[in-house]
Amino acid sequence: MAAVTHAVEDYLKVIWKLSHRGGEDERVPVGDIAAHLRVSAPSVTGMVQKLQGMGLVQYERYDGVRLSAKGRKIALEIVRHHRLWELYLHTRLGVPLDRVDVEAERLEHVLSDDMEELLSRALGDPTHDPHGDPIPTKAGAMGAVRGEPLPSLAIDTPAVVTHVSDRQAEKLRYLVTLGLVPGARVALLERAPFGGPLTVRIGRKRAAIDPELAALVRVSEESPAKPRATKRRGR
Amino acid sequence: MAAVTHAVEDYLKVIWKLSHRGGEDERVPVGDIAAHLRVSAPSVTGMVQKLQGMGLVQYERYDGVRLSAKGRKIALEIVRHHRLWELYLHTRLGVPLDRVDVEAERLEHVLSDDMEELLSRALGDPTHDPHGDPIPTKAGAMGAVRGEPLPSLAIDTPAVVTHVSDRQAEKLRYLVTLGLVPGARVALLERAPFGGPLTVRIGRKRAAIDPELAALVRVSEESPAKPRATKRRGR
DNA sequence: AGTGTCCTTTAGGGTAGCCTAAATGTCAAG
DNA sequence: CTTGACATTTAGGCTACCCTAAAGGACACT
Repeated sequence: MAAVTHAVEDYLKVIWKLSHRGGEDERVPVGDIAAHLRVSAPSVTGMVQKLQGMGLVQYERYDGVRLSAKGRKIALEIVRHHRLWELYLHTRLGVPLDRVDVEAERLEHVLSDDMEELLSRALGDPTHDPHGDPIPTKAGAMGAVRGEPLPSLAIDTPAVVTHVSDRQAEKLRYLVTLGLVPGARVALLERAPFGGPLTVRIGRKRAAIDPELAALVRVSEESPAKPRATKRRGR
Repeated sequence: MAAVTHAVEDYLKVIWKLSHRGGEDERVPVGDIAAHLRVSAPSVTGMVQKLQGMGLVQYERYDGVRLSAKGRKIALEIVRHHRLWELYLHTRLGVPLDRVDVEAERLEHVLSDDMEELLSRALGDPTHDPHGDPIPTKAGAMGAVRGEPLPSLAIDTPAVVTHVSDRQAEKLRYLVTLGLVPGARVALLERAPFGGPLTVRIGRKRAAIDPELAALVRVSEESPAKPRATKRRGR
């Protein structure tokens, strides 16, 4: 049986991610995988056929890819590694929130089972990474993303940021400069009409934010989420 | 110009290590590299020719390999990465001394300059790894291994372990079970004649050790070395 | 049904790094 | 100075992944 190489891990992770967007379809087009891995479409076709042979995906020509149970298990392991590293880098080394992703991208492939155990324990067996994304358990169970989108928060209701999407590095970087990071205390002060900007209190400051951008931030009215997983440091 | 791949880094590191043994010769035979990397000799010949083309080594057919300045710089960077990770794993995650090496072996290739900086700072810009091996500076300078071999210590002189060789995992494992790790307080109580075993006090215990094995341990009579770099945790 | 557009796949190559088998160089001992 | 033991190199191949160019399928619109 062929080995699970770094490349295989990357493919499985991307397929997993892409099969979780919006709809419930689950079938991931070859072209999307290619775009996300910055690889040509033929390369993806080839690899996907190989993954099929390894029993990690189901694949039908011209009809996209779906993870098998075995494939999903590996994908979740990688996601777990990735998010554990992210949390570690952020809370223990002070790597800025908008840079943990690229660093973890390389570290995720290099974490033995023993080390994973120790890493997780050292972090207090956390449930969420520093962006607020849930960390799958060793068994493959995964919680949901917490909170509701910031734009749908009721006016003048104190809330805490629970999640900031890391999909677009540029936008994340900007949100970080605004202080919109998990754990931050916020309130929606005003909603301009016609989809205009939101006025938001962040800590003791105010800012005007485009609703589309604000939608990348999720908040919860509950009492402050355990700050353990989102504590900041250094700089 | 060809890229510095993981394989290239591994070759440079091994060549560096092998050019530092015993004598002052410096020229490393192809066969030794092959043995240490567990790779066939022809593979080494091929790679070494490639490294030559990249200006990282000097190489003459049938006459061994020597690092160029450029090659040495890269090798020392990898060694620095390796030893920083070792220290981190041991002191912060509680990875046992006899297992840090294999873990660091994979992590050393995955450390950006930014992260290296942060990692080093988080550790207090240490000068030695948990085995007592010196950590090269960013500029490529490297201190010496401290202390003298345990067997040559004067009888009944209190001393502190400064270094334990990690060359042979099996023996290291045994030394660790004896408590012979950097920072441990020891004294040589007795030297049996005809190269017989040494009787050594380690902390509050005693042990009889073959002199050959004891030679893997270095000690210093000075006041306890800064324990910072060798503190233990967990377990 | 025909046709154009937009995927996706097939065909054919390339590089990196490893291997085994066979050829060749080195060196010491006779 | 020949020969045998041993190290090293050359020759030829393999796998994993990637690429571009060209062929082929899907689908919507006429």
